[in-house]
Amino acid sequence: MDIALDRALRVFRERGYHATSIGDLTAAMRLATGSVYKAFRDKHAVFLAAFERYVALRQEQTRSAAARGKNGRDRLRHVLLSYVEQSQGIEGRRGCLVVGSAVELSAVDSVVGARVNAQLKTNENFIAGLIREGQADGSIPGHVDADDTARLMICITQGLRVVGKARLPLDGKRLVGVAMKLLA
Amino acid sequence: MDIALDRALRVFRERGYHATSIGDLTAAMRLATGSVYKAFRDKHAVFLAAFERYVALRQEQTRSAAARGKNGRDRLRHVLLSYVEQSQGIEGRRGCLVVGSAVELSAVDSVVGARVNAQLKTNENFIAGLIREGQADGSIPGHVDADDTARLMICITQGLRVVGKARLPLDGKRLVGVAMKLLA
DNA sequence: TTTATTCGGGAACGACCATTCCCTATTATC
DNA sequence: GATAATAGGGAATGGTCGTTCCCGAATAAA
Repeated sequence: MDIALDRALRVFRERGYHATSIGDLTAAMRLATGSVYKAFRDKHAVFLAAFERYVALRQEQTRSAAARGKNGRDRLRHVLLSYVEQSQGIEGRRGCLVVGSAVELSAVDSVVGARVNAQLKTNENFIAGLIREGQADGSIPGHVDADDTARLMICITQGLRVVGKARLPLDGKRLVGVAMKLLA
Repeated sequence: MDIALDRALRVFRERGYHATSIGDLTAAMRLATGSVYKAFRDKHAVFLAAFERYVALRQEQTRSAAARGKNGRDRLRHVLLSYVEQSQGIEGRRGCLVVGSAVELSAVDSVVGARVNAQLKTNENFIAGLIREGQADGSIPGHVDADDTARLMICITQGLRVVGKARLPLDGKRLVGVAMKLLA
């Protein structure tokens, strides 16, 4: 069941919501039409389930990237690095479902819109938390505004996924090196 | 003709490519089905024409924003401010066709993909040019890497459009204030 | 063994999609 | 004034979409 959802997730990430047909879904999930409709109310429900799963997986990746850092500043650096890596190559081309949903559905589908908003807020709070952590442990100067900086960093991460989807090469070290100036 | 294209542009920006039907297009353009197919080979051609128009209009806006600055650094600040404003409110919710195309089509449609890439590159070069201009006139320190900084700023601008589509409030002054640290 | 029950598969259906075709005004040409 | 050419409008078409319905096999209950 979770593995079927992973396969659906991949198709939604690659093609977006409207461009993936039930036929694409059944082919990817290796399930017949009837079986999909036994497990989910409709296409929208499959998408929502895939979205939840994606968010959970990504959250885990981000937390574990943060855990690799030795203080607030370093944790934030690892998080940004992880974002750049996720935005590159095959994974980058596959795209981010949050970004995709924001762009394709947010304005039209209020349910998806709410989930997207919630996820952006969660990420923003997580980053702001890391900044405050860095300020507490002395690795980030106290005059940095945690909220404003976190919001800008969210823009950076979302933008990375857009640029990565367009196949522009992204050099993690250099890009993150520049971005860390925001903590000066 | 250009006004019909503007109306098509609006629909494509709001709904994306796949979610706008020929019916939506004819309704928005106030043209019958046959007339649309007289003027354009197919839906894809309408989209491409709308894309070209959008890019041209946006380019003009960005250049005029830059012209409001008194030196390289100030011109860049005005460009960023203009991006934040475009990403807010009704215009923000309407979305950016370049971002939308990158996310929805870039991976699947090589023609659109090429145009998106070209546009991102153009924007990046423009920003890099402003940075070098600022370094020449003394408003930006010479040790700033123009290319890396420009690429990161492209991520910021693209990310702003994503976040704006999700209706998160964006404070131009504050956000740009933080972003200008990248020029330190 | 017989009978219920579940579950995956896939044909069938109505709606809507992009596209084509044709008709009718309107304009330009002679 | 007659005729050719053009442009807009909209009905018709073939295909595909999302969804429903029903069938057959496998399992559980009796």
